[in-house]
Amino acid sequence: MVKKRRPHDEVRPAVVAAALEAIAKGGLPALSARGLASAVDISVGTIYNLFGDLDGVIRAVNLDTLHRMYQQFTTAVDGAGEKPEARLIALADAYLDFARAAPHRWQALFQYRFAMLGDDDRVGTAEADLFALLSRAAKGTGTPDALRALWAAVHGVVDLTVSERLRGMTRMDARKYVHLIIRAGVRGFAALEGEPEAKRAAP
Amino acid sequence: MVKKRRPHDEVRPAVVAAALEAIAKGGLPALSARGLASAVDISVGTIYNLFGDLDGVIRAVNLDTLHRMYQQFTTAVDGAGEKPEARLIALADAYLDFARAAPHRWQALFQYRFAMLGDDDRVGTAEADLFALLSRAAKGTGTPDALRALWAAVHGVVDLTVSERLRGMTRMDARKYVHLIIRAGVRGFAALEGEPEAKRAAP
DNA sequence: AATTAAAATGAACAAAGTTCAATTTGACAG
DNA sequence: CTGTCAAATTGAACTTTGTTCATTTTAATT
Repeated sequence: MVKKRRPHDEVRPAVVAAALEAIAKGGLPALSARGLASAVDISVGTIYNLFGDLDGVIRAVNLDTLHRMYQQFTTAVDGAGEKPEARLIALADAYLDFARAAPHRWQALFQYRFAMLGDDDRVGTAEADLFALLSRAAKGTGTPDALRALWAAVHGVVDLTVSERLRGMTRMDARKYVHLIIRAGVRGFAALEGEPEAKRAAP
Repeated sequence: MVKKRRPHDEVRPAVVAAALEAIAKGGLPALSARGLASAVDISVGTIYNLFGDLDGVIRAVNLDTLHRMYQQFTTAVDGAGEKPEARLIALADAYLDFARAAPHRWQALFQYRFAMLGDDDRVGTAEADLFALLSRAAKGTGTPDALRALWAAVHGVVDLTVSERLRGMTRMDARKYVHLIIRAGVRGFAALEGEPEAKRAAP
């Protein structure tokens, strides 16, 4: 049997969609060139013509993931009023919701970082866009440093939640923790304005 | 050429050590049954007799990692005086230092979680021990929930640091952020005692 | 109808996880 | 010292996967 010729711009999204489905089902280990090929009904070779290698497919998937996150985050912030704390909480909730709804897809963003260092910079740009969205949502609350720290903190809760790495702790209500961190962060950062460096312990 | 018979208790640590070296050099992808076998000068089959499969090797490595973390954290806390905030900062610094000193080894703890669900519970026990250490260090500062949230926050900074996922942000001084989070957390959690639930934004 | 560049193909190679029948070892009995 | 045998070791073989690339097929143009 022989395949019709299809323009690349038509096949690429299909491959990415199939890759998304595979990842959603079994994470990155479930992604295989042959599996993709048969899912989209093309040959292995075509995968490589389109993406270079499997990392190229992962890059495309991650780019799509970042775009979708940007969309969802935007609507979340837009519906959160004007109070910075409420906007930050809406954003953090959206982050948590996204990760929980598609844990494998979310984790794919962080695994195999080396695979992300592509020749083009679209992934880096997408990440920068997300942080710009965060800055906009915060509306000048706290320094950029404080904002980064706060977001990293939220990310930590999401990460530990998604990876279910919480044995030994009681069941964790991630949303409660995220809110706690943001509320405490907003208050704590304010309380720290101008305070000198606190004493540090020796490593 | 034929190998002498060596008791399992002598070979196992050697395999784990070789696995650690491989992971330190190239992360989990650098771990291979054949590579281990030739490094320790045994056959592939023996690897499987000893560990069941490669995941068994990873489990053993991670268990060792958790034990070493426990040691380093203990000495860090012991030398940090009695003030809870100083102890928490010492602990967080130790966490950050460990992850930065052995990023691949640290990341191996969090990748392939499914591989951790072994029949025995030693990994879970080791994780619980670490959290118990954290609770002891905090000396009753804040609720257990606040403590978990605080630690997850620290973890987030460490994770983003090690995975170098900070393009679009200016260079990040992880230690500064960790200190910021702990100081803000300690103050912010205190300021939140008894406050009612804040309003939440719609997703 | 002939030409031809782009696209698709899938056989083939290399590397890696895993299995297991056959072999080797070393302690012990006679 | 020699024969026995369970435990340990081995490595060939099988499977799966990433990757390459010479060959074939397609469809637009002449």
